Amino acid sequence: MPELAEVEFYRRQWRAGEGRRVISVEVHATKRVFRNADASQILTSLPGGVFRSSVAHGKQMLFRFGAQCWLTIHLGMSGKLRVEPAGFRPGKHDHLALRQKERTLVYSDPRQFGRIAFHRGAQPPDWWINKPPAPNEPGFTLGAMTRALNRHRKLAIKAALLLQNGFPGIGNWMADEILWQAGIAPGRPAAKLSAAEVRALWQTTRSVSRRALRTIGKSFDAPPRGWLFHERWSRAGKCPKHRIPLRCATIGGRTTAWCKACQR
DNA sequence: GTAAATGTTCGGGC
DNA sequence: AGCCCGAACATTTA
Repeated sequence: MPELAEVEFYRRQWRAGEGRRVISVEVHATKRVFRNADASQILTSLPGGVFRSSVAHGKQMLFRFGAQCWLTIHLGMSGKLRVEPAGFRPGKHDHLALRQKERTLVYSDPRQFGRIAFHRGAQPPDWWINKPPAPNEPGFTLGAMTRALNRHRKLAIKAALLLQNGFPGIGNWMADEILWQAGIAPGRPAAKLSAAEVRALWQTTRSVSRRALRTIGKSFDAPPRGWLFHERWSRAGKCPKHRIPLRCATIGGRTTAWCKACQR
């Protein structure tokens, strides 16, 4: 489920526990979400430390504990963060539970495409420090967008927008929304866009990202009326502008919806 | 019962 | 070598 704004929303759920000590930790250590982590290291390192701070970047989240401990969490397709009362009993899909005196911070993920990693050090892991700019950040310039597209010249523009190295946080619904609002057909090779189209795509990528963060990211409110978002999930979806049925095909390995009249 | 799901990674083919 | 596509991962829901 989670893209840029949903990830930010879930990060905020755990903020209820910031500044408070972690008393104990429970994990489903053999589950796939720990494939990049040593679960026993989490079990021995986090208890006793204060949950200090958190930040999201694209689809990744970083959490700081104690003096030198960090968790990075990716929510995959079905991951969520939520808060439960103290004494909560983790369910089948609640793979990580951080117990505090007042509450339990829970990570759940039925499909287990998400992942958790542990890092010890004064600084976050190198890959976090060196991450490329996300579309909601100042570093996401027209030049950065152009370079990202030029690295994948033959790839359908829809597939290019899904690459996290170039567009951290963009996922399937955001890519469809951006292409629809920018008036660009999803199957066009990335290198075939004109300079004016790349500029329009850049501006739309930024505005959709910022608007989604202000609605979904803050409170999980629906994005603005008139967005493709409200139509693209159902097989009978219609273009919000033309009220004609949306086209539907697999592009970049993902279900893609677009309007033949809007997008060229 | 079958298909599809807001994501990433890997292996094979060109 | 590099790029691109499809399969795989695990589970629920329509």
